[in-house]
Amino acid sequence: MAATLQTIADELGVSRSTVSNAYSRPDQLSPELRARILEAAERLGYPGPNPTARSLRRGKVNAIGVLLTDDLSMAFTDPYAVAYLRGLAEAASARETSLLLLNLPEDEEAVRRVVSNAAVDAFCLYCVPDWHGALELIRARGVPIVIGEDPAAFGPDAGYVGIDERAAARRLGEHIARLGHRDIAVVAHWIVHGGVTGPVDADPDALRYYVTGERVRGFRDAFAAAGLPWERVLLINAARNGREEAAAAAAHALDRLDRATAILTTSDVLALGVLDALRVRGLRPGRDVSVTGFDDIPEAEPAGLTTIRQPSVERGRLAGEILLDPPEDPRRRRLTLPVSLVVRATTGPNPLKEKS
Amino acid sequence: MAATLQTIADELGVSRSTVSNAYSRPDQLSPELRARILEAAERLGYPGPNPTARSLRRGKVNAIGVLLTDDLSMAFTDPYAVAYLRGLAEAASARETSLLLLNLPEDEEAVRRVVSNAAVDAFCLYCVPDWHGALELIRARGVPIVIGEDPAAFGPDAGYVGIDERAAARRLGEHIARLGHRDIAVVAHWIVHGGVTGPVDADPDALRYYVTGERVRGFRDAFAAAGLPWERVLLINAARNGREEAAAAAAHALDRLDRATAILTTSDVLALGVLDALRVRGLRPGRDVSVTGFDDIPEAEPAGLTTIRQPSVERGRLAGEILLDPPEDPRRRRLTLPVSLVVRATTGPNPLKEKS
DNA sequence: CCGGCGTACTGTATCGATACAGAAGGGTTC
DNA sequence: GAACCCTTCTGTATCGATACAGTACGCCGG
Repeated sequence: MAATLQTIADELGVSRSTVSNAYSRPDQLSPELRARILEAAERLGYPGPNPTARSLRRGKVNAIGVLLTDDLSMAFTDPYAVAYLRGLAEAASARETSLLLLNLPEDEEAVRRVVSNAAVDAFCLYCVPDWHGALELIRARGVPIVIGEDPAAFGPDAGYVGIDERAAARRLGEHIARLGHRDIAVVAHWIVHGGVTGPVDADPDALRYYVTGERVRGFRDAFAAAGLPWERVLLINAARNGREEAAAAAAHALDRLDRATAILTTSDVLALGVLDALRVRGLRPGRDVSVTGFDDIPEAEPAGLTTIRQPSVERGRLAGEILLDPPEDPRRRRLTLPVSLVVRATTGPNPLKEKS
Repeated sequence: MAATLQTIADELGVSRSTVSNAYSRPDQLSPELRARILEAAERLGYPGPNPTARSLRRGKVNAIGVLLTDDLSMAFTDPYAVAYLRGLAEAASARETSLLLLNLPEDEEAVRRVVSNAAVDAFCLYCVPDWHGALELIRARGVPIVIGEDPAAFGPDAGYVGIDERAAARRLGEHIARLGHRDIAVVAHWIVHGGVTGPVDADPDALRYYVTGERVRGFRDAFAAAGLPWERVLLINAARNGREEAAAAAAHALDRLDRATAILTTSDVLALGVLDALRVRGLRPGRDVSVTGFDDIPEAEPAGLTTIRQPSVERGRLAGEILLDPPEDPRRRRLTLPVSLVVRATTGPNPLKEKS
């Protein structure tokens, strides 16, 4: 049988509490006794207090749950998500807390088991579709939570670290409108859940995925202000937030007579895919076709991508801090961070301007 | 106070065991009673059995610990590592097991606390420097472990899923030697721990980081067989496994009169960085300078990179399976997977061949 | 009418630790 | 020398569940 605290206590004829103190509160016993205890532990192969038992008693497990969907694709493939995760991990690590990655299965019942079995002190949600059933389960558990998306989704108890998605997207739209573009396509991820890559006819006010919805609505706001009817905009769904999907989506805007002169996307990854599609066709970004991204991932700069810079690492870091050191002031648990428009080479004036 | 099993039991006047069974063994009680119990739980806001208590009693936490160093850079930045992690997550997820990411601090004592406090059933090690103090702690805990690197590091108790690093690297070296190259540089990560980016004078037999060591020795094997003295090879350390570092490292081989005609690297990420360095200087990969990678990450193909293809996702998946469903046969807990040489456009004959 | 069996539930021991109140003993203070 | 304190250790209750043996009871065949 494996050694426990009691094993060591019996070996030395001291009490179990004392052995526990040797590990957890060294100031509660004499250095000599502590040394003897640690020596005996070493000798008997006792690996230190059982983490699970300790967690049960202390009521704390030093872990934050992070929900991931599908094959982790969103979470690790998109540099934005990686940056967010890094920030979260930094904040957690500084408090000796780990991240428990919960890969959500398809099966509803399995999701229930996974979420309610997860030994965590708190949950952090990012890149999770807001219609996912796991959210209700988390609410039922009553543990602290910070979300990165729809601030209304969880009610006021949840922390929130986000940006004004809609206003940010609007700035991109305004930039494009100001450059005189009128034939515009929008490539977005998860316009329709489980959909395929291709043009869709969707009402921006009815999109289910919050982030995409807000960004698309932001584009529309800008176009409306510029007198551009939304009906002229070609909306294309990308089945995954991936470069290949975006390139495939862009084809629908590029391979037609009334080719779009501007393609807006809802993420830099998608924008890079659109740039791939341009390259294949010998089209020059910023000259023949303007392209915008969103996030300002590291790859955006070398690609000359016009985009919105958002503090990705910071979002993760703040989420972690709010969970682990909740500020007294509730207002400081709901943060909207600033963003900035970064204009680079992939956007330029509408080449067809003289015609219109 | 929060509701527990007992709360529900008291409410309905049944025993605690029965309530427990309602959640964990539905076949042990009548459907009617179970329905009443779940209804009462709902009503009293009981979120289901406490995961920590359950884990303690069951002796199982449904989590695999994954050690990460530094700022997660290795783990998420390198597509190889992401692929590995994805495989691991797949295997874990299929068994309703989660991954606990342990971000190891610098401080020795903090590492001890983090590792021994981690509630996990097993550990999976990848991309962890084999000199790290955490390894000894894990061994002390006595939980199952699978390693992805030095098969000898943990003794025969540890599972192992790896490749023959040395033989694989040798194939790259042979390929380069066969193309007639004689002015060769090797860009490798962690040749020296905590070192800076730049040429180093290191004995291949004395490298501490297993993976780098084996790959460099594999290169040497090939060159030795081709009659190329190892002293002619310029060995350059990259402080991190990153594109920028590799570009900086490559500068040491490119910005000199006796420019290298071939640069071998220990990972595709490094190789892509070397290609960046070529591009800046107007050098043509495969013509002016040959470049090889290692791993065959998705980006390798579009870049035309000659490399070794290894089954990254598979490595992670098998590691997870060995941990969660250990095969009876010990031989099936130590796997060496096959690799293949993928020749693409970044390697070609030595352009200086006529001179020699 | 009785033994045997299956179903539905109960009761107690246990998982491995920590919290906290308290006791023993030595040293100070007045 | 009594009162008090501090250090060092002990003992018990507790964290919230699950395992397993046991009980009660209805039903069946003989």
